[in-house]
Amino acid sequence: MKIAEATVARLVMYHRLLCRLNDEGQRVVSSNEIGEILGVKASQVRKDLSYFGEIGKRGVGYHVGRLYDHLEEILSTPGKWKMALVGVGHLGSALLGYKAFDTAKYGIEVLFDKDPQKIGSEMYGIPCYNIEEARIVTKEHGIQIIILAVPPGVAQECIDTVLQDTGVKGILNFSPTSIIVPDNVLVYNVDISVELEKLLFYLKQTMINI
Amino acid sequence: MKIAEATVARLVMYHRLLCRLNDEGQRVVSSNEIGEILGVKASQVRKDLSYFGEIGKRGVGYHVGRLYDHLEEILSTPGKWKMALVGVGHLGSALLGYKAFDTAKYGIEVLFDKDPQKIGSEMYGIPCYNIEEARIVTKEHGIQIIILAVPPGVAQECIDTVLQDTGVKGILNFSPTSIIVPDNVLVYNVDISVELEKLLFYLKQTMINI
DNA sequence: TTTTGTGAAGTTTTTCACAGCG
DNA sequence: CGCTGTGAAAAACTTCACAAAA
Repeated sequence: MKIAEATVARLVMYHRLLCRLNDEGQRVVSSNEIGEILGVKASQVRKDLSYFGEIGKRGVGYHVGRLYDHLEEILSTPGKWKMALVGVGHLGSALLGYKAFDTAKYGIEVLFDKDPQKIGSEMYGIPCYNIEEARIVTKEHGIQIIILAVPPGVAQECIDTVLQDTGVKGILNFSPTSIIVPDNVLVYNVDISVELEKLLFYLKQTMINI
Repeated sequence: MKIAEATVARLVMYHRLLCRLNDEGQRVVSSNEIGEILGVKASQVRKDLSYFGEIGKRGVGYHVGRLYDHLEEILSTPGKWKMALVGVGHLGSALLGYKAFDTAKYGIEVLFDKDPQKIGSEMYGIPCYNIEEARIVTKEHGIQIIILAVPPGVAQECIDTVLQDTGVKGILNFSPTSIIVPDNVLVYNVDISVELEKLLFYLKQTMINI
């Protein structure tokens, strides 16, 4: 069955919340409580969780540890994903220092940049290569996922080389531009200014309407 | 009329594309061409643009400069929004260096952190204050938007203080946690690990199905 | 002829409401 | 009795298909 993207996003948030509740020693939680904390309707929480079988107890709620394990399993991966960070500028460096990008499920194995100062060095113990060598290095390291954090003008060419006859399957694109890829490659965009513009658009609306 | 969030996101992308086409000297563009570049159906492009009146020419397409101005107007703001960046760590610093966060429409006016090294200093010419003083400084500067880039454990308390009797209307939340706010405050979340987890979830699915 | 603008149809996602079970 | 699980209804969003205009 196909699970909707919005559902997966919420599953990740449930997982994170359950981890916290577990640490806090809470044993049981209701769909209503989860919903209140995360700003989601209780019925939505139940529907999301129901796609993966009956896990709650009627009249009681969900056992925190058990639901956590269940979500952990749903979000588990077959082995550790190998990622490459392309572009170690402001944003790239921040992502590199971001603890959430180094877990048992995935990790950044190589860096690419065009700055001679960075090429050949290591950051956080991860080697940085010349972006010109991206295709060959990506292939040799068995990289499956690209984290793209380059200026918009060069995003497409970076992607074109790095997809050429390598095993890359997915891209997390932080460059403020859309990229065109073959349809066997999955792309998710994290576009900061789009999010800011959305916020401003609706803020303007509410200011006018009041 | 209410414009859907997904529509606003696409408008921002159209705006960006039109800017580029304009720079490249292209005079006319069709919904089909826009769609192909951005990975959106042509009918979707036309529907999105139609919410704001007839702007294209049948049989011809859209005049690039005119459509750009039209989008500029749709996405315009009443004056310049004043923003505060809360949390100048790895990610916060990257956001601060991000050119897209300083335009005629909005700019970061103050920084907050708890690091004594940073408090009292300036970064990119923007003063950094003690996060303890966030409420009063936010109020004095007339800050309307908060960019939140603090660790998840302190996100809620930061927001609670900064919303207390200040003029803050919107939050762009980069902290990997959900926050609870009064419903006259708009929140948009940019959650990097949620995006990565979504990518991994569907990658796993396609690997199993092939 | 080409390409827009748009009702209508189709699809997806969310919410409701209640049966079912502990 | 309380809370889950889930069909059915509602809402939201996308795509189709074609009339209308350049």
